[in-house]
Amino acid sequence: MLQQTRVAAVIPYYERFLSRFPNVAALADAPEQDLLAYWAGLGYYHRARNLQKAAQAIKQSGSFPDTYEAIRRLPGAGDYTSAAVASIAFNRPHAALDGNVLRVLSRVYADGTDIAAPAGRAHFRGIADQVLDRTQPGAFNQAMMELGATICLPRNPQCLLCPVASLCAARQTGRVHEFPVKLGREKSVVEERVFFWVEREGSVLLWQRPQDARLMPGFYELPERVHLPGIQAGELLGEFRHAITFHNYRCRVYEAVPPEDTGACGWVRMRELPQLPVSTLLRKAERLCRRTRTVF
DNA sequence: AAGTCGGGGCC
DNA sequence: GGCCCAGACTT
Repeated sequence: MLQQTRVAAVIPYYERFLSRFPNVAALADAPEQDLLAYWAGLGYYHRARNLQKAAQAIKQSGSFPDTYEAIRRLPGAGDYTSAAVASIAFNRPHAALDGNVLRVLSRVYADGTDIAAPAGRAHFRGIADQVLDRTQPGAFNQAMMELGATICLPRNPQCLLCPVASLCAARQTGRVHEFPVKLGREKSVVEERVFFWVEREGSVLLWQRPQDARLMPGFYELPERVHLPGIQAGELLGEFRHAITFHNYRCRVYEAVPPEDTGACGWVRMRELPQLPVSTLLRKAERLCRRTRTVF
């Protein structure tokens, strides 16, 4: 859950997820619909599927892997996660390199290597492995990440509070703002999208992404014109913005009467939406429609 | 090496 | 409106 997601955002999801899937076997045997419903809103849904695959592999093998290499073979466990679990849970000497640590290292050493490039990350991994406290790697890794998350902030680093300011090369030379160097950002793309809110007797017309879809498989979505050919737009219910990765969507939602041909869409009872995997975009539209419509 | 995947919070 | 987050995987 913590992959590319802030701790504060994860905590409520983590609590609910663990109360529903309290152990490896429970997660391994969970219905896909449940898994996605409990992850819905967190984003990066391949993480949920990989986590379940990992649980199934662990259940199959009979024990939790306790080395970096064995953890690294689990689906969804890359360099960072494998090092974090191996060091924190099993005291294995592997440096965990996340966005926080990259920032701390680049500042402490005033190192202008591009942290966005794979080669740059390999460069910093070499440094991290050298400075790692091999007697308490878990504590060291967490200290590095915590320093980056609380003191060595991206935009307003709290250098006056920093316990290692005296050995920070960037601080000593007054160049903290120059680090880290991060190149090659994509520009965001603005796109207009029109959705239709078709409601009848407590149900709403939705389509479901195929289970084998690459993007958000199994999720319910609000239909656009392509899903309901010949649909007549009624009143504009409202609009909102929805940004996903580098797409910036301007979304408008129109009310519409049920068409004769509902195409690939189906009626979904609105009361059941909370238990279904539903995209955040649909949740935003739902809130919009609850506000602007007179529901009875 | 580059492209892609969500969503939210902060400035 | 842009940036970044306790990254990983595919192409």
